[in-house]
Amino acid sequence: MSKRKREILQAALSCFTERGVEATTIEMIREASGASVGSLYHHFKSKEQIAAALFLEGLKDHHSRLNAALTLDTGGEEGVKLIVRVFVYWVAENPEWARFVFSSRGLVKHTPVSQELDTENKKNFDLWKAWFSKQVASGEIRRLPKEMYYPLIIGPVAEYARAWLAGRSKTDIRDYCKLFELAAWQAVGVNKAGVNKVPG
Amino acid sequence: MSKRKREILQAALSCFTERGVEATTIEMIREASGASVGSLYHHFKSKEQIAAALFLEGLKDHHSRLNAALTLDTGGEEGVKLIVRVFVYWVAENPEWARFVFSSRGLVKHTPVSQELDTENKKNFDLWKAWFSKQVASGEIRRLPKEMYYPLIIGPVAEYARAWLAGRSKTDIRDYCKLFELAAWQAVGVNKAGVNKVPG
DNA sequence: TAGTGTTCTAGAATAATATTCTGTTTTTGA
DNA sequence: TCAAAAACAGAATATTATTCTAGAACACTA
Repeated sequence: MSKRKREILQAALSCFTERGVEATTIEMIREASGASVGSLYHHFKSKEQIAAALFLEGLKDHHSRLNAALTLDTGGEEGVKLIVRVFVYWVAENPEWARFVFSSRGLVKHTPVSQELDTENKKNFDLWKAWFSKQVASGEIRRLPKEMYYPLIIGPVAEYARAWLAGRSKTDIRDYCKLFELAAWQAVGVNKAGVNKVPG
Repeated sequence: MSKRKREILQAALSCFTERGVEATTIEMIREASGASVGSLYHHFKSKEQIAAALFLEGLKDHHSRLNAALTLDTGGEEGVKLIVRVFVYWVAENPEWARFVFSSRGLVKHTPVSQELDTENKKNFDLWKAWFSKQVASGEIRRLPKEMYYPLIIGPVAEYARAWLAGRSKTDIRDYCKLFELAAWQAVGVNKAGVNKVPG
């Protein structure tokens, strides 16, 4: 990807974060990126498409990290906790991307990028399905509808992430990492005595 | 609220649901509502403010139902499960509102309505705090940081709701209601032997 | 019930913004 | 070194949001 194209994306991300997509104008992106209008439209078909491209790039980065965790071939418990940990640190270290990815899915819906998003999601979902099938087979994770694993594991931490990124919650998300790991494991893991004891 | 004003809000909600906020024009809302441009701007300061008003109205309805559940003065377990159930049915019965409320928080951020949103959130959060304090005191719910109860209880079901409302997950959210209730209770309830057994 | 102020409605006029167009410069690859 | 392609620039245009001016409906009071 050309340097200019990357500058435009970065500038757009800043603007979108600061003022929201609707309220940022092409002129603002132009100024922040140092590009010209012509250049902007050379690289992107529209403002909407800039947003879509940003979303997709952020999502792919996010997914690639989560998937890296899955391919580490740890056991079920460590795997689930690792997924949560990776999520937490991705959010903490990429707050702008995270904010955008969590709040802008809708922007892609009616865009040419939409199909690429579907592909990306499908690819990702297949990986998850495979991993969880394996863990269920080895008796480490409860058998649940496939589409439930993601909500059960990521739901709580994602909900907190939204609140934290928006400034509604103050405590650093990393401070609660262990709590979220435990909650995730309790939600999908096969239970043994004492597992649910609160730590500390 | 005047009839016309309500028509405008309803029309806007349809348009926003169908095409997204960014892509719907004032002209579309005007046509769908039967109002004139002047009338539109008489009732609302801008398109952004229509979206903000919609968001706030949806959120208030949502909150009022959740809060009604809290004031029923059930025990901890039934209370938590009721919260989840109320959430599930609100989503299923008001899909357009739900879609909008879950995906458009950002739109309000830079708007005059913002302060009213803060008030609404604070009021709500105070109710939650009080309820959970009581349950913790009576030994039914685990002592956790106050800001964790919402994510732990609502996180999974909210994550699934997003996927379902967007068409990414097919199974009716109500079919999983019991699972989400159980997960929520496991996440915050004080545990006893056998609690974690999978039902069925 | 006529009068008077207020809210609501309407659509034309204007302003802001997104997008396209035309031509120039820079880079790439043979 | 040349030709083609890609990138760039900014003016021109088109689309869309917002404001303005004036009239209609309404609500209240003398």
